[in-house]
Amino acid sequence: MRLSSGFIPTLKETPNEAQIASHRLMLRAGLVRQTSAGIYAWLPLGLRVLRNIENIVREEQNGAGAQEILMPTIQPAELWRESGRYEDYGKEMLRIADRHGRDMLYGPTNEEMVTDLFRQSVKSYKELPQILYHIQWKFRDEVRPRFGVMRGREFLMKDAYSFDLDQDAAVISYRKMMLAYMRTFQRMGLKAIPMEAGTGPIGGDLSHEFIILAPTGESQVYFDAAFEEIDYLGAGSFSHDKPEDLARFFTEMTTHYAATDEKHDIARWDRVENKREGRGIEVGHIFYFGTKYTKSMGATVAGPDGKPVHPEMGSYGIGVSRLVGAVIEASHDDNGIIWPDSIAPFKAAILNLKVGDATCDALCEQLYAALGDNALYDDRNDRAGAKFAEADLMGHPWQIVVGPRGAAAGKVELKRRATGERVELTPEEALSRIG
RNA sequence: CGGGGCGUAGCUCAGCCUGGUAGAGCGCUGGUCUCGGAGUCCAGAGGUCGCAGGUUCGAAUCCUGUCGCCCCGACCA
Repeated sequence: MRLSSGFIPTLKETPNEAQIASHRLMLRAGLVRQTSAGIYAWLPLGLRVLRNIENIVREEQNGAGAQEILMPTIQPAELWRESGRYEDYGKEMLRIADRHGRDMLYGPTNEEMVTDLFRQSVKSYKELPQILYHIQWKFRDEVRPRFGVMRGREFLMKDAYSFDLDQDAAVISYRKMMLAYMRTFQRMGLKAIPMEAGTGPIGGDLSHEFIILAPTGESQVYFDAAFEEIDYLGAGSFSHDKPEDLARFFTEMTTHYAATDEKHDIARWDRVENKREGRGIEVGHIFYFGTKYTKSMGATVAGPDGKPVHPEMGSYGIGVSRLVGAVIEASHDDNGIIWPDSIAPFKAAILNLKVGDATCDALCEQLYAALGDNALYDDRNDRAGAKFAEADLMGHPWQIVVGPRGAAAGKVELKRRATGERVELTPEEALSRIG
């Protein structure tokens, strides 16, 4: 993308509604604009990040054996009356009526709908297990939306639902999802820690929330440093397909101490050898809740003995749009965002410090042609300082600085946003480092 | 849902108390000298002061209502 023609409206000053770093930076760098309280429009730069996160989530869900579907945002109230949650969910649920006066709602979550889909079509234990997920917009009419996309009313969530024949099988699904989550967050450059959690209105008795560490997080967290050592991605890590790996993984996740301040246990904490404390943001939550919905909604499959069985369910959420904010909270400095390579909107910015200078222009065009859609080319006729400042603000992992000084000698400067480190290289060397 | 605050130019804000012809900085447009960390100077465009009603000769300013947004607390991916 050429910055001169892109729709990336940046702001020099902080809009007064933005109090926390990620919200400020998302507005300033032109990622989103608010359209009403807790509801945002995603602009090109923000949407690219959202899509990148979505894709990592999708790859890891698929890798764990989950299948992607897409359920609607608008649901009939009827399903929720069946489960009994139509009344229970309260004012957070946005209720609407269609032209015939039928009660509808904008889905805050999809247990009922997925259970309905399941019961219509799955008739035998032989078809189990199933894990279905979708990545879809949700609406929860929060009393007080805040923190930009971290706590919006409309938000993009990945929610997965598992169906198993019995509890042992359900536990395996639960562990698979937990592993997928740890891999997902690691791929985004985040340190995530699973913590035992209350189950809230969703119900059930096995539940973990995933907290990522960020200095400006909402809650204080305490955890064993052992979590920092675990690699979920490399060779010798865990496999979704081996029950013994899943068991070993689950043991790792649940034996080391980790708690938010609400559940903090001083006595247990005292026995932790390598203590770590910090602030955290919840970015995911998984639940096992057994037959809560399959019973209330009458979903059964024929078991091995031919008798009907209510499948055991779990649900697994990741706040996709929240992650955009959460990553920024975890990774920024005074100058702006510092994107992890895996989700950056562009791998690199090409800064042409002297537009109109034949050598600079030619060098930049050459780099831009090589990088294509991976690069944001700052071809505006603007001062160098403005370009540096905006590139830092937008947080591209790499900046290729092309100025008249180096260009004459066939050199460009490659800057790493995260470290500030710069080196002078030939364009070819710079391109190969960016990879 | 309780408590507090704010709506004036695209953004950040002043003016309001004490009513009298709408302001600044940034951004934007044209020009100028500049040209490696948000440059200089000159000229310019841009606002029915959130909306509605009231008081008044006269309302951004005072009064009433209403809508929107933000912050603190309780609740949440």
